[in-house]
Amino acid sequence: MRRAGTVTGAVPRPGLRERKKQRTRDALVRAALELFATRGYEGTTVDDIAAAADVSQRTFFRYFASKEEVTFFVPRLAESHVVEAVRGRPPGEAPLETLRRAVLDSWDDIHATIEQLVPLDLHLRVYRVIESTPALLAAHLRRATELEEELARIIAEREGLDLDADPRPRVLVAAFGGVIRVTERLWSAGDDISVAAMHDLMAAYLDRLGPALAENWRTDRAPDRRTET
Amino acid sequence: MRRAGTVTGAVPRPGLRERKKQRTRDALVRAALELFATRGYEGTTVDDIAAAADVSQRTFFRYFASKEEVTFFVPRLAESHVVEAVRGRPPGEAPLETLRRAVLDSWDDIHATIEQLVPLDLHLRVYRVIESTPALLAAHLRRATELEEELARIIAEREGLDLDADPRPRVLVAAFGGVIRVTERLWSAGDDISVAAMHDLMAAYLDRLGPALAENWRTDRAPDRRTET
DNA sequence: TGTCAAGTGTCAGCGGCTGTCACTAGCCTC
DNA sequence: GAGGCTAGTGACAGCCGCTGACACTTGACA
Repeated sequence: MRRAGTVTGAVPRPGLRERKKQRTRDALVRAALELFATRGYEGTTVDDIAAAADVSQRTFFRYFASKEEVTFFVPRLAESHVVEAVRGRPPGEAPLETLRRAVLDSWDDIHATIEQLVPLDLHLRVYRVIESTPALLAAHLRRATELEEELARIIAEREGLDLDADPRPRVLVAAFGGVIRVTERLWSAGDDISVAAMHDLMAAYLDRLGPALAENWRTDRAPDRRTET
Repeated sequence: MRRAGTVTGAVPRPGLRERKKQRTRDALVRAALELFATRGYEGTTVDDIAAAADVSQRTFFRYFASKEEVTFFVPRLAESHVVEAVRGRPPGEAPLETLRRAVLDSWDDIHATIEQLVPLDLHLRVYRVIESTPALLAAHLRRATELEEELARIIAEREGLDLDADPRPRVLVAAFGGVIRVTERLWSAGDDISVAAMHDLMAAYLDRLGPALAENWRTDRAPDRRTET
């Protein structure tokens, strides 16, 4: 129990001001997500959100640059777990395996992070709103490619490669990201919203990545060499 | 059921009304793209575009649902060529090869389609604006995933598969799409904006798709079996 | 306790976008 | 070729996301 203005400690308890700010931000996030989930994104005005959080519209825009930004506050927190997980993988591991394990192993942490702010159920409902609202889906995809760029940098560094000279990091991450997005969409559209379901779906789809590139699907074997020019 | 003035041909010449409409739309597209390329997207108001095309703002919105839509008028035309090319590939071809050849072979048609409306140079400048404007980049990515969904449907149909039962069509297209996007970005950022340069870049990156998923990059061989769970 | 600045509310305004309504001008019929 | 129909348009009013300016309140700290 530290007092405001404390000097000691690695993570000193923030002052009243800081705590109040955090409470306001959380209130705005929760109010926004709740409204989005019930009335939809376009059916919710910023004034509505501000009113629900009991602040002025101007204050909303001091916390979030846009209505869009508040929507992705929780996902942004979740993403950082994946980035950290990739960074924490043992060196020498095959790149695709690094990404695969990082994502699959992060799910518990991500789950905990989400629940700290909003119920998982609300998160899912908002995710469905994102998928079905063109403006939000677009923003979601843009954020995803930014994350991919960061992951490509990390992979390139791990492998000691120049990102602009060797295509493989970006190519790998692009393919990987594509599969992740497909599974996210299927998961959110499905019935089983458990973390385990998401985990299994991703694992299954990632395992199909190799075979899907294979020469001929009908043989149902994966004959290795793909399009040799 | 021929209209006045039309006598022959499977594609009757449209009436004055229709031609006037097309002229107005083309004028709006050209005015918009020219302004975007010079002043930037956000630096251009819809009033500016309407004024440049000599119509009212209200009329602009009768032709395009949004400022964003006019930006993607040309790309949308180009995309249809790719879809047609995929449809036209010989049956029995390996799916990845189908996509690869369809995209690579479409470039001349795409080039012609673009030039019919605006100079290729202007198109490229607008593309750079798209890449560097968050709102437009987001819209671009959303449109790309919609296209991917359509391609996945076509691939599944070619292979006689149920899109929702077999992950491979979506997985393949997602991986493929990711690589295409990476190459587009590199091309637009580079110096050589020729069609040939784009073609070669895509071919090279697509050929790296297999190796990038391979076990270990350092051996520089592609040992086939990837992440077996 | 007084000073300072962070945080906030209020107000005014711009730009994207929409609904409405009256008017003009191609098109079609007689 | 005159007149009616309606697609296309301009003018206007208004909503909503977002921003700048300014004054007021309140936590932080000497």
